Amino acid sequence: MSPTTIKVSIFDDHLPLREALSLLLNGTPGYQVGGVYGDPVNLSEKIEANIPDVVLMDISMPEKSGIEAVKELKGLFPHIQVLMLTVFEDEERIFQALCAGASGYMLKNTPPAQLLQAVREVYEGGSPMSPSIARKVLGLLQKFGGKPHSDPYNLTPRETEVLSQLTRGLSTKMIAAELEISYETVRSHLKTIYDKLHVASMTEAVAKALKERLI
Amino acid sequence: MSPTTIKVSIFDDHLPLREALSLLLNGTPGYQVGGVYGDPVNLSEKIEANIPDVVLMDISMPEKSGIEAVKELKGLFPHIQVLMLTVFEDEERIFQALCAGASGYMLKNTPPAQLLQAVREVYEGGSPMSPSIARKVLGLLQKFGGKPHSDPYNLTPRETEVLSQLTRGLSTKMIAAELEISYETVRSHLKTIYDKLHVASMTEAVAKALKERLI
DNA sequence: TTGCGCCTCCCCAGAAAAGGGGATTGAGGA
DNA sequence: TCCTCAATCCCCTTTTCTGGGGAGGCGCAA
Repeated sequence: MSPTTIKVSIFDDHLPLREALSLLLNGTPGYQVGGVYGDPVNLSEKIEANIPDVVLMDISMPEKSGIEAVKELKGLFPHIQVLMLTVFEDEERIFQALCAGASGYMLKNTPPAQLLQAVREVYEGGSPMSPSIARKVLGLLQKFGGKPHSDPYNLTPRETEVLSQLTRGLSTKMIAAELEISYETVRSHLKTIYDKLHVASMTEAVAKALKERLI
Repeated sequence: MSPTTIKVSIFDDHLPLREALSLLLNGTPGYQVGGVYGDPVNLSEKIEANIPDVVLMDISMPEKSGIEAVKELKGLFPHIQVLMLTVFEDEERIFQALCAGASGYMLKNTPPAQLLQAVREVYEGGSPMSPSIARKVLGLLQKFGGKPHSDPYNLTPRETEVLSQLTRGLSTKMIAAELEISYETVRSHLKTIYDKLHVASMTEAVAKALKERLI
């Protein structure tokens, strides 16, 4: 296949880097530099003046952070793919940047060839990330999806089960039917659950259980 | 640098693929095949008999799913890196596999060279993913960290507010006090909330709201 | 003007949940 | 053996929710 030419705009406050990237992209078949900017002020005008396929975005820039810029950009031009290109590799910023709508995250020490590859990948719908970034993203994912908090309230197996039915939205009566025990037994379990969780109603128990991932 | 030789074990129920992978790995300098297995039964024994650096793990296998296997494996040998190698690309399985402890996720249609590269990357602490997988992982991350689901139920501002107090575990009376409106007004809002969410109780409303990130 | 949606408040009857008891099994440990 | 604890079930009273109504005010748009 003959690859389409990808038009890339650059936002970075570091002039030498901007120039190096421009040279690299313009010097490589299949890539073409659109706009090159030192900050994301008046972002919409800059983008509209020269609409790119892919934006390379730094995080630390004067006036406005790259993360804010991504949010704005994706709000206005959802089809433009954003590839973060920064030195930061702390979970917090990675998370924010990706949630803001970036589709890739590369570190600035990435070799040119891989950077070009990453630009193409993000253009083609992939999500290139530097290896260490990818590992951190997995870490974040595991943190969110991670296992239920291991019982900081000493719930018995049965109580846990009742609580879990509660979080499905079932009423006392329905839980009784579901677990094939009597209504009064469910009530009994509920009482001790309330004690242990320090709550006083189904609503509160469900809220606490879901917020603290007890189930 | 001269790359270390990486010892790779393979779990996949598809014989031709096992053989192809073995040939590929053993035929490439820097890679060496450890154990090759058709299923993860007696996993600990298999691993102990021949401890690998990296495990290639299929998901659909007889007897036991690859996801279960990863969980067990990472529990027993946390230092062994697992690279999923499967045909599945649904969010659910990707999520489960990665949460189970896999450090990479490649599709089976990946070209050999990239597969080798992925094995090395996972061995070196990266988290290689096929482009489409990476994009889905980002989607998952955004879903978790992302903003509240933008009102698929057409809740009015006031209703949203009531719902949000509900998810804090407050009772009708408490919400009335909190919002400084009458008890009956809160009830009124609750009724329309129930209608819109298709639920019939506070418990259910809280469960739905928290699970679908409506607040 | 006439609707319409949103927010506000009210009443009533029946259902469900909460709070307070108490009681019986069976398993497992002291 | 005795004791504890999880799990099961029961009763009674009070409080809270639910479901069915209705109704007035306000802002906005047709």
